[in-house]
Amino acid sequence: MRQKTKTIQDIARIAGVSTATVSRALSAPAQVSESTRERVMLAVRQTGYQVNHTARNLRRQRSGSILALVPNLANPFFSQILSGLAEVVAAEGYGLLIADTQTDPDPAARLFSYLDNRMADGLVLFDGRLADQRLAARPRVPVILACEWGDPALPSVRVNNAEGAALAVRHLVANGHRAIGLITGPAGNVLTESRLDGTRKAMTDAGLALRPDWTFPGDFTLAAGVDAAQRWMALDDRPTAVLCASDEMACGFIGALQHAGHSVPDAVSVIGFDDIEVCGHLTPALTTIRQPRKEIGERAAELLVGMIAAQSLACTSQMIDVELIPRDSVRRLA
Amino acid sequence: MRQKTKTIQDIARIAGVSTATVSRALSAPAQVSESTRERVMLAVRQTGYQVNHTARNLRRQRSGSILALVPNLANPFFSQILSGLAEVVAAEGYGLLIADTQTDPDPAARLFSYLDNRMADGLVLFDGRLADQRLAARPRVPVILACEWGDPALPSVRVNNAEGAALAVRHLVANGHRAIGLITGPAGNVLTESRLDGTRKAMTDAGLALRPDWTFPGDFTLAAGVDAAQRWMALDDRPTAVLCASDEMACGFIGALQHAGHSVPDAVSVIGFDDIEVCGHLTPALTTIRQPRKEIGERAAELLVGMIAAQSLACTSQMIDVELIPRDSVRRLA
DNA sequence: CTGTTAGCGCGTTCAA
DNA sequence: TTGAACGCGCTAACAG
Repeated sequence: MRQKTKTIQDIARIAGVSTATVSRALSAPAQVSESTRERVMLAVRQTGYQVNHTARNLRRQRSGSILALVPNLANPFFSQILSGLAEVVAAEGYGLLIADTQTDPDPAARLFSYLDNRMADGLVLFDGRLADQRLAARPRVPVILACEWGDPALPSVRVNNAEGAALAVRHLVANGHRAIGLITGPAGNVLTESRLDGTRKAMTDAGLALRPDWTFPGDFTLAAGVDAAQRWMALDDRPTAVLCASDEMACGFIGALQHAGHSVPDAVSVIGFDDIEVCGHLTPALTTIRQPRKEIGERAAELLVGMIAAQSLACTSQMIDVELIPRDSVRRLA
Repeated sequence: MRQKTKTIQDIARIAGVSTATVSRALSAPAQVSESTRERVMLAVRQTGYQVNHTARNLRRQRSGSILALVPNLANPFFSQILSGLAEVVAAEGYGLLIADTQTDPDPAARLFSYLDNRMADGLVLFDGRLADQRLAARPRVPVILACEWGDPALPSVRVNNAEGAALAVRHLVANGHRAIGLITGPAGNVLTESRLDGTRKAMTDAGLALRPDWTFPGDFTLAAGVDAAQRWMALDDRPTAVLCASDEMACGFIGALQHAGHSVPDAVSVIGFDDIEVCGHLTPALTTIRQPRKEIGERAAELLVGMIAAQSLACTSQMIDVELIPRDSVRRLA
């Protein structure tokens, strides 16, 4: 199976130069004269030589790859983020290692083992649970936190959730809605909190208040939306619009209402959050707040490679703006 | 930033043994006496020593990671597959490297560079375009092909698409449908072909034939489903059921019909393919053919680590069975 | 501009 | 059972 691969020494011999020169011709061409560089390159082409990254990395005391720790790889929410990450990381010459912190029996131990092993030159952390003081305290490689919770001292890429919720509220108000309900995320979740904050603030600005009986507890899942629909239908006095803290909940909410014979947006207007792919193809197409997921990955990658290049553990965090995508699930009230 | 990490020599000194003994204590404990092993382990614990994988891999002539080449990481279809892959691969002690062959300017070159560099001990290839004779001809690490096309000589994990399509047809027939239409995948695509084959065979078995005017060309996208809906509505003589070669197309198809005032499944029954996550939460919930995506990843990983362990480039290919998930988008005809 | 030399940290002979 | 010594393939320092 194994076929002996060419080494830098083979090239040196063929080109009639020293290994150091071959090395330089490949990694610092400017330091080598035109003619010898030609000879080296010729030998490289003839033999199909490729540098051995393991050896190079050992010598350079680096690993050549970046590690992304994802809480649940099966969640399609991450696919675009990882796509953005992969693109930038590859362009910068790094490999992208991915590990799932959820299927791992002891993710923290694994994380530290990765770091202590120097198996990665940098880390993108999508799981805030791991971003605690132990991580901050540990001598380590650059880390960028790409989620909404976790140690605020760590450099991070975050999405402006509060502003997103506020955008949604203002959109509803602009369409004549004043009776606005809410399906929240799970209690204690940072996303839930910031989206709730934004909602509250924007409603106050519009002279409105969140009514407890119009605030339906959720957990971002489709089932929670179905649940909220039951509660909505049980109300005597119903809100004319419901703001959902995730598109999944909006789907579940709308689906359950439709099954029960209520029309959206005639009976109630709905806004989601995230802009997952199907939004535009539901009936009605779902008005929502888009999180630029690919951009999250790109930014995280850019910041991280910047930190690695600068040999710094710090960089300024970035806030990524969201956007309202108006579709058909919000009705203009007379 | 960098803090000098402990090496095997530090441990050797602390434990009062040679580096060779430390090495053995860690990778072949049986070869070392109880008492010295204890001493070594104590030193390891005290210092928090972790082996340097780069050095180990250089010495062992391996990379310690497995590479997955995905045609489009942004496609959520892969998230569950990668999740299954990551889980198995991590459990076997490998790192998982992921690269996107679509955002790469020259994926084939990158692939070969990866292989020639021995940057991975094995390769899972989700992109059949790269699985041509050049790959087969090259001296290389074990490769497992996890898609429906590409060189059939390569070991592969494939999904029984033909059977899936046949299941769908038989389900429709069992529900009294005899006027069955089809939205196909892109021409020339292997998925398209095998699903078409399965459809044709099952229809023949039922004494039916595919009508050209009921065969709508598609490309797996939501837009193609919308398109097919226009064509369906333009027909005088319409099929009572339409089999879609992807769930996305089914979504687009149903959405467009609903927008135009047609009811599903009253006006037409619909079956999708893939069982993407939202299927169960659409209105109506979409009957579809499930591809066990997580299992695809797991199987591919298992076969690959088996090949690596056996130092073999070959293994028997596997076919993974699909399943019909009955929901509400198929109506029983009287 | 180029060659020589000395490791990076580890695993593995070969002896003892 | 243990240790000494070598080298995996490469790059960085230092001469020349």
